[in-house]
Amino acid sequence: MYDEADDSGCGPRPSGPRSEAQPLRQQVFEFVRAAGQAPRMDVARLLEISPGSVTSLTSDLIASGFLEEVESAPREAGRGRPPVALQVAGQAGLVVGMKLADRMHSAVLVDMAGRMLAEAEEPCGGRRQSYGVTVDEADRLLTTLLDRAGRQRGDISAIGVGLPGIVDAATGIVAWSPILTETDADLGLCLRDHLGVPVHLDNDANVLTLAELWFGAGRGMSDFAVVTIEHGVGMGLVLGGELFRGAQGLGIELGHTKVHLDGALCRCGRRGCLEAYVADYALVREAATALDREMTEGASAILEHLYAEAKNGHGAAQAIFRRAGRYLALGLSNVVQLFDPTKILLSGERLRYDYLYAEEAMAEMAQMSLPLSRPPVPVEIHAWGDWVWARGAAALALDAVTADRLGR
Amino acid sequence: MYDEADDSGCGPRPSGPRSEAQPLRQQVFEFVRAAGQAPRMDVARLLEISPGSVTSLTSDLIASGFLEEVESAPREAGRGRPPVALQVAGQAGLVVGMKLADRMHSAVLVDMAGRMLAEAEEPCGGRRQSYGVTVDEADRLLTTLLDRAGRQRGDISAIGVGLPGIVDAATGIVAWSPILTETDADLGLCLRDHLGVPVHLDNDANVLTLAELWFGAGRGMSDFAVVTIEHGVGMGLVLGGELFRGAQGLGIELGHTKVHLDGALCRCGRRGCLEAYVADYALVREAATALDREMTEGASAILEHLYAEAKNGHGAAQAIFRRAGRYLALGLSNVVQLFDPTKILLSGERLRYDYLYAEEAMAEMAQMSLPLSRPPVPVEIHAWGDWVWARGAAALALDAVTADRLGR
DNA sequence: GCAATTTAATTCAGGAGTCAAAATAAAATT
DNA sequence: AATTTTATTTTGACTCCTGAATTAAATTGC
Repeated sequence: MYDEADDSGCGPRPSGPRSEAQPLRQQVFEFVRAAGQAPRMDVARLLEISPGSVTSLTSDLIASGFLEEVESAPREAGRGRPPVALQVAGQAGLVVGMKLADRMHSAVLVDMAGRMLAEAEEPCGGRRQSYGVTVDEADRLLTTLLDRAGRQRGDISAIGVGLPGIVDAATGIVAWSPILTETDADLGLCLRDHLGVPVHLDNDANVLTLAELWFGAGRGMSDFAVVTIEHGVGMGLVLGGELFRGAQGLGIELGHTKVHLDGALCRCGRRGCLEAYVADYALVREAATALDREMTEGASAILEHLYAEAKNGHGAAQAIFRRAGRYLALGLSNVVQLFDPTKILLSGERLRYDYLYAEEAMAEMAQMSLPLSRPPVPVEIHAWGDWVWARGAAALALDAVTADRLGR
Repeated sequence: MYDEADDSGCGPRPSGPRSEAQPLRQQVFEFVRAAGQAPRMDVARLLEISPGSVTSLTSDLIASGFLEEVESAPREAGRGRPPVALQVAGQAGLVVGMKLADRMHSAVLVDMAGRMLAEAEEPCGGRRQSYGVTVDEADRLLTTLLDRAGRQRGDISAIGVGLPGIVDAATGIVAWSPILTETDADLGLCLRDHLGVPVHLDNDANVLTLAELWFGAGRGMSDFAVVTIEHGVGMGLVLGGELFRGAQGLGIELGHTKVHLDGALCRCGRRGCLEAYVADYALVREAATALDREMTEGASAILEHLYAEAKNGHGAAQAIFRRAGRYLALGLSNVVQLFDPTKILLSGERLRYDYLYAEEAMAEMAQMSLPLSRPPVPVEIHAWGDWVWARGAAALALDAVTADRLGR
């Protein structure tokens, strides 16, 4: 039985009835994938199409190997002919999701049903490097991953890749990235040529947003924003169940919206960016003053220190976090004023420094937004496990593969 | 002949081929309306549908009175059977567009082809008032308008209304408006009951944006932002040829995005809103200091003074405008970072104070945005005639009427 | 144990919408 | 007048989907 509360399956879960003009074939497939398992009658009911259509579409999908009937359905109760559930046939294809970052690349192998089959990591320089080097690292990573799962490159239908920077998902061109020395690198083409598999690139925040939409707290929601605080401040937005990539395809750079005229210096070289008040390096910058000593350690060690001191009641350390939290609140309230999402997810792998989203900061955010008759936009903190980003990248690839095979 | 450069017709002009899943009937109608006049073959070519379909669809549309063939086609040159152009049959219906504001309401009468048939104005209090009063004023305005055109209320298919404030276009509820004393007023329902005609409400910035999309500089563009500086700072956004109203339907409040933590006081009661640095009242507030004298005149007179002084080289007056311009640049750069539009239109009825969008301010805007390989987003200044807002409201009504009569 | 009931799934005869290609129409050229 | 060119209409077919009737497989009641 299809169950709203159930969290099996993956992919965006349709909230209303049938949406738009996609072939019904694809809609049925995506519905079943989203549900995890669903009998034909549920498909018909919730997609608001006739049972007859479902029969013909599913038999087609079963014949071409995309769906399969679930064997054991030891039914609990109820009269009538028992429904036989359908599910995505995992063996219909495999995709890889990859996250490229500054210290560690990671990747997951995923089947068509969204199940993770293997993971792998590959450490890297920690410094900007030429994209040729990055491509080689991605190549090694893929080899490790496939070896672990006992698969060949030929088994892979597509690879989704997420990386920080300004990425044009449509063309695969990386206009700028903090991990690459080049600008306007055609990383998509280069990866495809090197790996011998179709590659889909996107900004890491978008990939994280897809992870929320497909596997996380965003399932079943059609309009929400995802904000992530790691090295920088990233943002992704889902509108009408789909990732919004900006009118021209270059992402939503919340981190570089200005929150202060002639403000603090950002690593992008401009002044007053939100990032320059909220990101880790902004905190580290002030830590030297607050802790009143030489800073010889690495950035993350300094932050740990600062955080511990703040917890201990160190006034200056607390002040640093508190101001950052207020600026985060300001940034989030701007998101609310402009996009009016139903929810904001603060998401990421290691959202620690909870000073940033302390009660008071969130209250301030609500206070900064225009009052409406409805309750203020809920902000939810969602810290994930290790493989989020890579899984989101896999979702990117899954989406492309199903659209390619089932789409118009 | 259909001609891209021609600016007859109205309505969004499709840029690419056929877009989505709207009935072709409606698409053909909207194409012809957008083109002003177009022969069947052009419809087929540009919508990428078969000539046969165009014949059957247009004959249907002609039979039901939506389209008509153009009589005189004194052709220039060319062989073959001469094309016979189609156009929207103006008499297929009438709509009214209405702008409600604080000093003066205005309205236009428009036929289905988008041609203006009459205008009317109605002065009003200049102060916040109960929505019952506003409804009465709208009623008088409608009467005047119809009298002038010699029409009955029954001739009107729909009324589009634009007003400042936070308006839910889907429900017609006005959450808050600077011209109303009430909050959460169901103005849509009330107007409909009073006027006896279907009413479609929207925020005034959205209505202006529709005016640009249907009749102005936005025709043929599918992704652009409109920013308007009047009493406050408003914004509208077109994505994929359609007005974007925010995920939950409550507009894009650029004027109340925060550009300074604990900044200047805004009329909304919060601090640091963009409006509090750029809108007229923000300038008036500083004028007293700059001009060094008692301010007993009205706001617009003060501004005139200030502007004249600035033009004369008065340092403090110039400084006021210059700072406002820089904040405007900041706000626009945030719009670019978040939405990545192809163009920004600075639009409105009386965009004077050109200090605000001086060369240097626009250069600063470009400089504040992340550098991309493509040229910076162009900003275009577009000051309109008197009836813009009302025409935009008429477009809102036209859209609703055609969707209702031709849609699924 | 056997009908009656209930729910699931399939079959099949259309219907709406669209297209491709052939036919027709109306002009300019030869 | 025949030919060419371009615009429009006609026609038959095809795709996708629906809705009603039918078949399938279980439970319930007697």
